Amino acid sequence: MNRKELAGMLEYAADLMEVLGEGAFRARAYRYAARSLEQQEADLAELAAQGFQGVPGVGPALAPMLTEIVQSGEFPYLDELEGRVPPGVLELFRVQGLGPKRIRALWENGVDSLEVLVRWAEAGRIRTLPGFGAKSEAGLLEAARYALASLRRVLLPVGLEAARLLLADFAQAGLRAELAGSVRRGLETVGNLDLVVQATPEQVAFVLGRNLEEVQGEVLMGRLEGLPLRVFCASEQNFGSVLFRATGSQDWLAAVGGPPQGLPSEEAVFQALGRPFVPPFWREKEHIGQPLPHALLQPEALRGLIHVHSTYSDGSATLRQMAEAAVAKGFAYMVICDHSQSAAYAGGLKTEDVLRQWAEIEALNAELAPFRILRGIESDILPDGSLDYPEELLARFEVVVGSLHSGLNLDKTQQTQRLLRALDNPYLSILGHPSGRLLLRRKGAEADWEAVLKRAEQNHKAVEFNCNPYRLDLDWRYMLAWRERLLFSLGPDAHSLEGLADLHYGLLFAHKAGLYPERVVNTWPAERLLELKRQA
DNA sequence: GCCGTTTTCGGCCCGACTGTTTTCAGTCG
Repeated sequence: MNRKELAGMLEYAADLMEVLGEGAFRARAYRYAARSLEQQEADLAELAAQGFQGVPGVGPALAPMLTEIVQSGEFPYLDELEGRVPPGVLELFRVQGLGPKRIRALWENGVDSLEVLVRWAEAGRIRTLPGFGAKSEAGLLEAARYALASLRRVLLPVGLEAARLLLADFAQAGLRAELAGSVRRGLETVGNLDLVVQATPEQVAFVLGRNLEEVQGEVLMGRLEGLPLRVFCASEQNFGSVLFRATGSQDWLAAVGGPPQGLPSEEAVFQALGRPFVPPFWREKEHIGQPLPHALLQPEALRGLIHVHSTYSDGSATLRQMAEAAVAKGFAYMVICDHSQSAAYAGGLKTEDVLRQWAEIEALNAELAPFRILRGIESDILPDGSLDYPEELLARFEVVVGSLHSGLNLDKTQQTQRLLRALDNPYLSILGHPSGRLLLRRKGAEADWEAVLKRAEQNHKAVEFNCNPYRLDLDWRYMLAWRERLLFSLGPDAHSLEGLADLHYGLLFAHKAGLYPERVVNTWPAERLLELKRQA
């Protein structure tokens, strides 16, 4: 168990308490403790050894309980809570617009799963419940359908972690195993885990143990972490052919023609097909007929760390810690982009905070030269498309990332106008996480993206690829389609030192979108980045 | 359940939005 898992259990307990309608403030305390645990620097064993002393939010009741959980793995209180709420009711937490109170109200009236919610909404029964009307019903129906569709998928990192553990099991058994399917191709969300193992079905079955559910010839099916699992057995002689097929995608395979059977490596497969090797990330239907770029973006080409947060707003690391981490990772500069004043929930910076941060930046720059911190901001794009500070202040930022954080459900026309107006603002440098989507949670803004991206091109504004695995926004499919025309900024949007690692997904999806390194502004020197805001 | 130079019970991030109300509760970021 690690800090994150323990925090997850506390969050889960809080969800259950709230939906049971008891201990609302206790639930809040659990959530606070969970957040606080995630922000600790020390690892869990260390914290437990010290009885969680000095961890904010963990007091006389939680400390012994957490210690017990770490030592025994048992959490009886959670088990008790869990026993009182049907699993279907918990699914309702995935529906945008439903919180504990309304979930409880639905449950009391007989809605105890996503499927029931969809059925009732379709039949017009939700609007008859107290506190619900026709508008809520329509909104809930759409959100519930979305949640239902995403229920059986997980984020890429979750799939990768499950796969990593499984690969380790096979390695320990002395068997050669490789990742296949959408996890290997690096899709943003995955619906199943596919592996190719050089072994007999009997050997694989032994390793899978209780995770195995069914054997169909050379393919073993099972379930891991709620995900369907498929393991394809291969011999040394045909490993390449099996891996090639199991990697997919279906559409891409169909386009390149039937794979030659009985070949030991993927290289041999491509050779037999008379084609150059195509890396797994370039095997989606969107890649058919698309050339790979002449050179792929390499990590050492990234000079600038753009879009990170600090304790000035809602980050957990100080400006100094972030800067020192950037230096250690070899960056030449860092663009600090804390939240702007409208984002009160995230501790957005008021004018005096901005000035205070600039003073610290100046001092740090003197100390860390030639490394440089650029005065950036993640400014909310307000509903009318304007940015979140008066012009005099906006003009003095070196880099302005403009992002949508609220009003994501404006209608398409209004949303498009809002984004176009933001892109026309001379002080804007980068359009941050354009759609505002949260994968598997909410869809994000609707807009005429062709029009928006075209305006970004005309005004020479960069468009962010937000590397947070929940966002991965702008969608790589748009980046692929616009890669010859737009400038892109890879933004880790890190709220902690750990969050800097998300930049890894930036590289992954830069490859998947076939971005040209010179069009990724992180490869530019700092001076050139300043031009983004001068050009409109 | 935690927290506190309001020492011990009473309050708990905060402002905006939305849809349901008829003065506000629930949700979100």
